[in-house]
Amino acid sequence: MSWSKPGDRDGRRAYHHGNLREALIRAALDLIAQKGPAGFTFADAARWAGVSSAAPYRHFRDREALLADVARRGFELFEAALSRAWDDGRPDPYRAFESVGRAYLAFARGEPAYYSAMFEAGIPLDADAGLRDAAGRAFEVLRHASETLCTRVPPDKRPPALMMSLHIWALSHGVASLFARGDSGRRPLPMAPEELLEAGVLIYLRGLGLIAEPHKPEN
Amino acid sequence: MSWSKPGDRDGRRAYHHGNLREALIRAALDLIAQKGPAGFTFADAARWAGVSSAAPYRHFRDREALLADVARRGFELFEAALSRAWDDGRPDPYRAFESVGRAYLAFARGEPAYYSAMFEAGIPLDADAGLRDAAGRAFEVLRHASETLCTRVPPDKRPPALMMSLHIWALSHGVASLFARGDSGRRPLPMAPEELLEAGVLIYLRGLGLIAEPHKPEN
DNA sequence: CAGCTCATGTTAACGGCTTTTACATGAGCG
DNA sequence: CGCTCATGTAAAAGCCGTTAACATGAGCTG
Repeated sequence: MSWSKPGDRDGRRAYHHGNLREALIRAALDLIAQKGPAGFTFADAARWAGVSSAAPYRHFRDREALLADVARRGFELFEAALSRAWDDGRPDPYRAFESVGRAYLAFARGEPAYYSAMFEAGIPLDADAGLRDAAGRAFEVLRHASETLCTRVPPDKRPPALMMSLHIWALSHGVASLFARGDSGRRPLPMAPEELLEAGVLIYLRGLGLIAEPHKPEN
Repeated sequence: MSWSKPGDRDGRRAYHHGNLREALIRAALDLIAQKGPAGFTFADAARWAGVSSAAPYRHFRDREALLADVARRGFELFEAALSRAWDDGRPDPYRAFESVGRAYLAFARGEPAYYSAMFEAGIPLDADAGLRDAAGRAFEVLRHASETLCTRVPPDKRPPALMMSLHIWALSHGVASLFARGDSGRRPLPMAPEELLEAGVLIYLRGLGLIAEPHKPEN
């Protein structure tokens, strides 16, 4: 990593940090990962970056603006992860769709700080246009995948793709929020969250008529 | 309402409030409803109740303990609402099950303050035994309903009831969290959250083989 | 290079919140 | 009546967010 360059010259930090914006975001991620989005503190982030507690205001309107920026970046990474998992529907739309579901959970678990900022920090989506757009693009991946899957069904029995994507989103989000987050408060489960979600999606797709038999994508 | 009795005698509040614990919980509900669980303040609650900012500590260990108590009461009301909706499986298990789903959303919308304290305040469930138990009892309603529904299927094709209840819970929670909460940040939907959830549950049940035809519970 | 300008830091201060400590009140009881 | 203890108050320490006034120095312009 090379996201900071404070005083590389002679060991003494310069008066100007040089990369404070990035450093603050890194700090926010670390702190959110440790103590949750509510426990994150502007002053702490400043300390972590080695600047005074007023310095962050040169880069963010206020504490919430920093959180919103973290959330925006989170949605961008989220979209990338979902896109990678979908992989244009390869090897086949069913498997690719399952892969998207797993990517959703993997993100919630692998990037808890981003996930918290995105869904648990209470940032209103319309606080920032960039944030809303990023969130929209991430959802669009899910929607596109649903649409592709839907076209595999004769048009007269074809379910509405938007509704389908909302269902999958809600199920994924519910599983992630309830069962795949922080170690505290988690309920003992008969199966891993990934399996739970995968089974749920399979059952749902079967209910839509997209899959004929249990355990066998018909592709 | 008659949940407070401060200075009923001569109009001047007595030195001892007489009902501070309840008053603080009422205040918390009002404030959470207004500004979210993060915006809720111990000091505000004290002001609202007309006592000094240190008085609440005679009734709650700290701010989080008050939130936890609100959450516990929320889960108790939640359980009652779900039980009422289930109504012992009347008029038939399918309709009763749908009713439970609607009750889930109705609670999220009708009691946003409780719902926030329960699911969005970041209170660890194991912070309090009473809280964990109350949450468990609420979930038990869902689990029992699932079990009843499952027994309508021949044992050899019967799905695991626990898994089913977890799926329904996750779907309900996902829909509620993403689409049926505060006016800000809500995404434009092609249908009401209630319809979205009901459709999702129907599709899911059909996928399980619990419902034969679209739009017709076979009862 | 001299000097100006402006982005980016710092210090100091205000008000609010949480929590603790020492003290005050008065309700209930023998 | 007088004791005791639950329940209140006042005051203070420490933290946070935010703002205002001031300081620094990087980079352009002449």
